Amino acid sequence: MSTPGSRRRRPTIYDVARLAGVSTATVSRALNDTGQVAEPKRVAIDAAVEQLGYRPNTIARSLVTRATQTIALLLPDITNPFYAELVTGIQALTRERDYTMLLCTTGFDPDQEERYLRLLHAKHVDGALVDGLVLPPERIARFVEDGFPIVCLDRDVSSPDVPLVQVDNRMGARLATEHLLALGHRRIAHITGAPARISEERLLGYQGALEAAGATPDAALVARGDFTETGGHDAMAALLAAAPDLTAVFAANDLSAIGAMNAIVASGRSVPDDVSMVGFDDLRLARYTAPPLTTVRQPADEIARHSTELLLGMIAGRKPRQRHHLFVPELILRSSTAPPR
Amino acid sequence: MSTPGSRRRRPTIYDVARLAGVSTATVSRALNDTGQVAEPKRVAIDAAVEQLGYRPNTIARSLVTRATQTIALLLPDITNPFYAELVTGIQALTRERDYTMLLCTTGFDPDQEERYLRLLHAKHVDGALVDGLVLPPERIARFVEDGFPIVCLDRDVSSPDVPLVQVDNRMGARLATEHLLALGHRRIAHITGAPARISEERLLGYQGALEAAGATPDAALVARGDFTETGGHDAMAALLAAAPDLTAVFAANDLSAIGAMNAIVASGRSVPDDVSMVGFDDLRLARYTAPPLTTVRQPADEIARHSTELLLGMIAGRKPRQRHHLFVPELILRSSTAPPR
DNA sequence: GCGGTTACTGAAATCGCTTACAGCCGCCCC
DNA sequence: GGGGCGGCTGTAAGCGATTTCAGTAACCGC
Repeated sequence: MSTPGSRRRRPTIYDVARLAGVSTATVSRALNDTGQVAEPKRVAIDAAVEQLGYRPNTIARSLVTRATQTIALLLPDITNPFYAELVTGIQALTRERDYTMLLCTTGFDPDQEERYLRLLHAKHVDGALVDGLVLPPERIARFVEDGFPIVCLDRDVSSPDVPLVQVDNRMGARLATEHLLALGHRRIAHITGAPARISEERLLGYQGALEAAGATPDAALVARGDFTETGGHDAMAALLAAAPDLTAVFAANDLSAIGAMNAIVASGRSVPDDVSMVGFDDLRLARYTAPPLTTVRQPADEIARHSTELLLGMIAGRKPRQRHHLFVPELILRSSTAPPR
Repeated sequence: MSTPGSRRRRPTIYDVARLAGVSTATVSRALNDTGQVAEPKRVAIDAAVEQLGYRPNTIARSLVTRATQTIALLLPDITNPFYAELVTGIQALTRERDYTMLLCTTGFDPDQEERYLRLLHAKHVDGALVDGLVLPPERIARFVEDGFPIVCLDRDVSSPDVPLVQVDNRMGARLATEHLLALGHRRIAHITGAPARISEERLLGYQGALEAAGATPDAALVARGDFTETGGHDAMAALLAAAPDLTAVFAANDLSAIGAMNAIVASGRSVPDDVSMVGFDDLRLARYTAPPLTTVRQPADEIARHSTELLLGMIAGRKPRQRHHLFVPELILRSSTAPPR
């Protein structure tokens, strides 16, 4: 059926039409199940398709339908397993719905973000799911006004046409901090994430919990991380130098927590005997660290499905009925936290 | 410039041509820098583009050029940070070259693989990078014969037109096992990966090293994993039950090693005092586990760049000069290995 | 002044589909 | 017998770019 080497012209809908003895319009109708076509012709068409090995050229189709059956996903860093889990969920749903997913990693860089958005628009991608954007809202609005559906994760752009879905980051941070407080800790440090809205929210949650408990905030107890193991490690080393009396730390995500635990052990201390650690995300990995990590769970799968569903709905022309979709975080207790000595 | 709310028709090249007072041919030539166009017209065209906010429709362009400036990446599981690092490298290069990347995760499922390949072909993606394929070679050959460039990672399809790039998996496994042997271990277990060529290679390297050292192979010392922490954990638990006298284990990848270490600790043993562990991949994470993981490094970034470069070359019509591209693995010593007690 | 380049331009065909529109046929119902 | 309708079909006009081809004007060397 295929002639190796000789790169034949791919069969087009005209070839199918000719072979089946009908017009291209009929072939198109038969293949897409739009409009009626008599049974015998349908059979002839199927046979012709089979014989020629015909596959519709989706490019040509997209040119006329103005839809590409493709959505894009913009996220900061695929190397972070949390995002990878998100991708897995999104991909599962897009696959079900016969959509394809374009992945773009932006590294918290607004220029990258804008470049990609522009590109996606030019490529006529049907819509985008964007996570942790740092681009100013007004620059995003431009795309939305042009009729490009966007749903945001982890960052509100406060445009009525851009839904936001995320966990309640502030509540999650509060949960984590309150847990440490309840264990009796008073000198609780925080390792932040990369500069982005999500990091601010978690910092705010941490500070809120401390204030509510009447603990005195101490600038020496918060260090800048960047959501990676290395960032967490370095931040922890700095913290240990600046505030050696700390007894617990809440890291902005699990990866940072892992890096931080490594720094703690390297300093001769132990987790949780000398210092307790709580992370954020509940990566699959968190179960297997030594010690297993107490953390705040985000329902990655639900977030993925919900946001994708929302986007596909918008593409289909449905208006989302609410703009904010907040998932509730859950504290997962494992062995990296204990009362202070 | 933009009229919020009113979803205007997007300007086309005709609008630009009219506004600039030239033909569409000239606009096209000016924009793509193909053919000469007089300076004043060029200026007028640029002005018109600016004024209208014109962006070429890449779909229409692709229809005539038969190129989409898009490549696809098929891989088993994005949740594995090794693949994520690969993606990062590939994305960096494709971005430089003005290509976009479509991500497809296949979960070692041949049906998924074929479905995706078919889809990509229909979408006229320019080529694909496929990692760890399990689909039989002859089914892949069909796509290649149709003129669809493919480069394989971690799995040889032994077609003259499909280059293979990977680390020398067998050598890596040998390195790991020899290291344990050299430390004095004799009861060395192995946790395999998911059923795929790459797992076989690593198993073969492990067995080869044992044989060369005159150690007697023992079926009770190898357990099936699946490249995940959970798989590694479960395999280790089985191993500990079946062969409690083992003193070292070589896991097929870092994630399995992490899961396995967790199981070891859970059984009341310690790493590396009671059992030594070596992984494979050298994830960024491996530096931060407790204890830091001795592992075999694969140069993800080089593999990513090289394979992408190769694919883009093939798309541009260049024949790769060699079919096999083997990278050499490197043993990275950290603290998860020690002589047996 | 003339032939031959060279620089530049536009009309129109084309890529491979979808779809509006019009037409045809057969049937049913008055 | 005629009007109306529903089922099915084909013709042809797009979709928005690129590219071939033919042609004009300016310029150069002799």
